[in-house]
Amino acid sequence: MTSREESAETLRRAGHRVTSAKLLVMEALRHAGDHLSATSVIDQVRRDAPHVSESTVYRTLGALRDSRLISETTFGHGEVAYEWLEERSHHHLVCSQCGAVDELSDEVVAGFAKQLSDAHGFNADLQHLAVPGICARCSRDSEAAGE
Amino acid sequence: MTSREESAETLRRAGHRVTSAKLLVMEALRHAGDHLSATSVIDQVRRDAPHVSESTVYRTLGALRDSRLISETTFGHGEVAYEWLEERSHHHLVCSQCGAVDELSDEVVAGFAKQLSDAHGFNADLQHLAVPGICARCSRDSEAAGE
DNA sequence: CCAGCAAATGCAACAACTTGCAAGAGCGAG
DNA sequence: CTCGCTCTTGCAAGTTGTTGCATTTGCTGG
Repeated sequence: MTSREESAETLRRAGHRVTSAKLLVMEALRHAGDHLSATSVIDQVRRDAPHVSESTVYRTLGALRDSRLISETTFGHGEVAYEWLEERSHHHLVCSQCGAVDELSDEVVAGFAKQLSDAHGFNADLQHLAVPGICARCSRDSEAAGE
Repeated sequence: MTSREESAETLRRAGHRVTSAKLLVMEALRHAGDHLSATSVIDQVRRDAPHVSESTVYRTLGALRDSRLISETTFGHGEVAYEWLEERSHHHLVCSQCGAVDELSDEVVAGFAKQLSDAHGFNADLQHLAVPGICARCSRDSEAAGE
């Protein structure tokens, strides 16, 4: 089964119609294998299909996000980043100083979610969390600089 | 000392110049005592001073956020919400279903931050976290509905 | 009180989305 | 294979927020 056919199958299972626009967006994200901004996705899609409108890509990204096929994350104060969701959920530590993005295992986050559930009955949806802060290296550097 | 004078003093301490635009933004947020969207702040400010431009308000909100005088939070997928920061840091549980916003004590979050620090050396900045998920009531309701 | 520099502002253009509406296209029923 | 319902899409206009640049203005040192 080709990647395209897999995508089509996934779409159908999620209750979407199989359209070229959706397939192109999915392929772009799958092949990037990394975070892509909405703008990058638009560029990527248009390389293959210049006629696809921006609003379609935006709407598609929203729809895929709602279906949990891709994740939508806000790193700091810039644009929104989209990523193809593989099996495991994962999270990010984003350094506000140097911009470095580190991965964070699900375990710590799951423990946090459990506490929220126990204490507040709140069923947290921490599928893809971005935690802002200062990374180890920057902390060390600013200490060394006598801060 | 009037509220305005207090604000001016706070601004000076944070290294800002005291301008009417900044004071108006601060007063709007202080008196609201709640989350305000950027647009609401603009409206509020313009009620008193119609000449102040939008970009000034946006820039002021950004500057106050950087100085930790106000918090900037993204609830779900809408606009950004600003809030005057009183002493204690606090967090929110946002229900994706009914939109309810519940407060979350700092303790649980502080524990989470400590884990990040221990495990990754990452100095998380969880001054004002918004956790998406499903609140207790909606969980109950959807169970009752046979979901 | 005044001069001068840097911060702050207004304006206008730009970037990043969002939305209403009419036309087009999947896909299930027949 | 065809019809038709409904989901999708394109387009264009509207929000929301950002940025470059020229001008104004708070503040500090004479």
